[in-house]
Amino acid sequence: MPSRQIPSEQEPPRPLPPTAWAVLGLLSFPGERTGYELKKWADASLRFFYWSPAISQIYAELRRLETLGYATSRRSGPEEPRTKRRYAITEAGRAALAAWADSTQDVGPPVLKHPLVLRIWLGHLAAPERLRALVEEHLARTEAELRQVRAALARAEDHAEWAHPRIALRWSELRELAELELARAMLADLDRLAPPRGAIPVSHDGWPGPG
Amino acid sequence: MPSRQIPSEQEPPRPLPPTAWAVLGLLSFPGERTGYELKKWADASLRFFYWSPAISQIYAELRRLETLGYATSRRSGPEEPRTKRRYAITEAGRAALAAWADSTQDVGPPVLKHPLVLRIWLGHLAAPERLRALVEEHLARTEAELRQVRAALARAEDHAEWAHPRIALRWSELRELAELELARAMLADLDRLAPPRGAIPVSHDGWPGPG
DNA sequence: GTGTACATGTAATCCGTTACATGATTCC
DNA sequence: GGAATCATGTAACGGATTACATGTACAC
Repeated sequence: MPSRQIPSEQEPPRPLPPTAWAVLGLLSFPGERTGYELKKWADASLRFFYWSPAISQIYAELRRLETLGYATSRRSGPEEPRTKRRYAITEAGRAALAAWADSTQDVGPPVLKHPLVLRIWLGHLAAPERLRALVEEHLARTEAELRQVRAALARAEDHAEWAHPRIALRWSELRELAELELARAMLADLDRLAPPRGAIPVSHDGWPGPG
Repeated sequence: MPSRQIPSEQEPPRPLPPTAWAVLGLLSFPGERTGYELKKWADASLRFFYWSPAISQIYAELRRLETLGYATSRRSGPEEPRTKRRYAITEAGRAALAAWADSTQDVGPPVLKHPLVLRIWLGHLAAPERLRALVEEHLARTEAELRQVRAALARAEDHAEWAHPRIALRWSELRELAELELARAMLADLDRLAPPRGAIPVSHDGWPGPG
């Protein structure tokens, strides 16, 4: 039976995964960068609203982008103490990225994988105190993330080129704040279900509503 | 050179991926279910705080869980119009799931992949009107999701066994509401950057703050 | 009788991670 | 001199998706 791979025919170019565009996006801002720098940058900002690829994948994407002609690289010579490979976006790359950015490709619903809520969802299998502790941990981690977002926001220069990244970071800041509120509301729900030791259960009218 | 796979030695059992636990979790609630039903249920509730695996993967996970002795299946016979395979959790499965639920395994930070914010982040490459339209679409989609969460919440019976799933859904409801607020705030930020046609730009003192 | 939902699977393939390997530079 | 960071990769592998295949039941 003929498989889907027909070697004699030209394969239509498969669309690039969002990760490739994200990496190319990192390159679209002023300056040349190494894969290593890109990873640090992704860790410090991209990950708050998208996600930070593994370093090995960043290198792989950079190689792919170069193969496609969307990026060029040059090995730094003796002018720098360390030999490294710096990448820059090409005109073709900028055009392709702009076309993607202006398309509706890959603009799906946000994907959320929230391990904590998964645990709560299975809360009937765990000790109430354990659940509470997990939420507390999550609160602490979220507060730490909020500080990191604010640090990134403080670093973001107040120039026109960085206006959109700042909006994304601003969104992330509000998102972390919302995450804190959500966790606190969940904690209250858990307390209502199984009041913590020493607490006096109060009467209530079902769910607490925002009114 | 010897690879990491040494056939002569017993491999320590690799830990199951979160997806396996999620599927086992679906089985941990009262009732026997088919893979098909599990998929529908995941689409209707799990996906709002975790994610809904592809149907083919659900079947694969069910087979794995059965291999591990965490689930049993039986083919329905002539008593049902359609032959299907119904799965149920075993005692071993319940014990393993409870151990996982009570552990701190896989309780990492929430993973968020927000394609819309990625687009905004690259907003310098797109037309302002396009960005606005994307946010509007997102608002509409989020409102639809909110309705779905509320429908799931309405379906969730008011019994003790379902208390924790209800908390997770309640969290999801608040999350969708927060998502709406976040999108509206982002829209305002975009307007400030490039006022829509016909709008009169007003003076402002930087970012709008929650106070 | 035709389309939709029900129901279960296989195959191919890619995405992405972790582990491993290697070496230079900088800081203490 | 030793640790941490900088810097770039390769290899193996699992996770997950999409496309494909197949057939039943039911509603209109």
